[in-house]
Amino acid sequence: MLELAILGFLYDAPLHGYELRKRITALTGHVRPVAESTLYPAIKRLEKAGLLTRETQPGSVAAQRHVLNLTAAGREELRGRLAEPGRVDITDENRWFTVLAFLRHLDDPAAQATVLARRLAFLEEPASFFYEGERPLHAEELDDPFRRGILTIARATSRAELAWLRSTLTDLRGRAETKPF
Amino acid sequence: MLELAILGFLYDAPLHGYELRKRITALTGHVRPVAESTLYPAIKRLEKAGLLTRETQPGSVAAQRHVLNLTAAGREELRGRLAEPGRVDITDENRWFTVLAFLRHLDDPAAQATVLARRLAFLEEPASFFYEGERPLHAEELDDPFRRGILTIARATSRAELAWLRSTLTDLRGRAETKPF
DNA sequence: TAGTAATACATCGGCACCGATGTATGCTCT
DNA sequence: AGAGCATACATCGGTGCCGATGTATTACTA
Repeated sequence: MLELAILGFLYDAPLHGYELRKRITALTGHVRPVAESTLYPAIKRLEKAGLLTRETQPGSVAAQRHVLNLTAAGREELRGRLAEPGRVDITDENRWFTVLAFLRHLDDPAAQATVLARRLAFLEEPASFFYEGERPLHAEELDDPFRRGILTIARATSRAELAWLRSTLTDLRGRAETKPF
Repeated sequence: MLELAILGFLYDAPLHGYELRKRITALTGHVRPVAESTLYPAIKRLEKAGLLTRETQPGSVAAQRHVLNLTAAGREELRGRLAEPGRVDITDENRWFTVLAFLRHLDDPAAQATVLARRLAFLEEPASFFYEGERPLHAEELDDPFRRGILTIARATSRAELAWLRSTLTDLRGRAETKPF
């Protein structure tokens, strides 16, 4: 999740840790803040795995900074993670949004469509948060106003996303036909 | 998160671990599956903290089962966690939904309203996933179709939830007036 | 009668993440 | 001249969670 965001931001341009942190905070921080003590170890992990390099620069503004650069392997890794996200990356909204935020880096429309199609398939499964036996319940069947709220909100999200997915998929497939390779 | 769900389900009735797992899977499993190796240690933690007791029963259906029972401290703990959720429980949709799923156990309408009001305040903050300097961008200003999708979906969710929150809040406040204590 | 599935619980190693805390530098305001 | 703040990186202990694996029992089914 965090690693995906790091790779995604560095794919565009080399950044130092602090700037990276600000961008990640802007992207997902209002929902789940990123602790510094999570970011720096994550950077080190990626460096150790050969996905990025760190270049020490004398502190132009403040203390010395390490400019982070994706390696070829790092770029490959990002494309791989975007093209074949794990199951939870598709189902968990937080993770899914992070995938979406960087999906443009996967510049093949067909590959992008494949990823969107997986999300579409997931949303089309009949699922709820509450069941009677096997049967998913819908909002009107619940007495509890708070649980009814969950279903009301989830349904609104689902509808909006399904509409967006379908229209974006036809767009992408149109583009894939025009420019097949 | 998981602990809240455990406390929440046991608040209604004593259950054994396996049944608990099925209920948690029904509630949040389609988004984030719960591993068994996460559930059982969590139960142990809560037992160690004196929030629940385990009673071994001979296996009526299969292997022996431990029936889990909330203690008075456990009930108190749940009410506390519901009445004063952490910041992330309010902002992260996954956690927030779990709070909502059990908020009825907090049977004072005024206390319930306080929690909903916190979520309302969070959603009313002007926030986005993408910024130009300080200014939050909205969907129409983005070229990237995927990022535009994020904002489109988030806006639909936000609208539905704001409407639900406002109407539920007036309901709750009406009930709080009628029955002040 | 053997195989498989469902029920039911447990442990182990590993890792991501967090809060607290520490160390510097350089800029701005008073 | 000194305080305070933003910049910038780092370590440490703790914990929640996961995947893999193991152990039993009961029920079904081929």
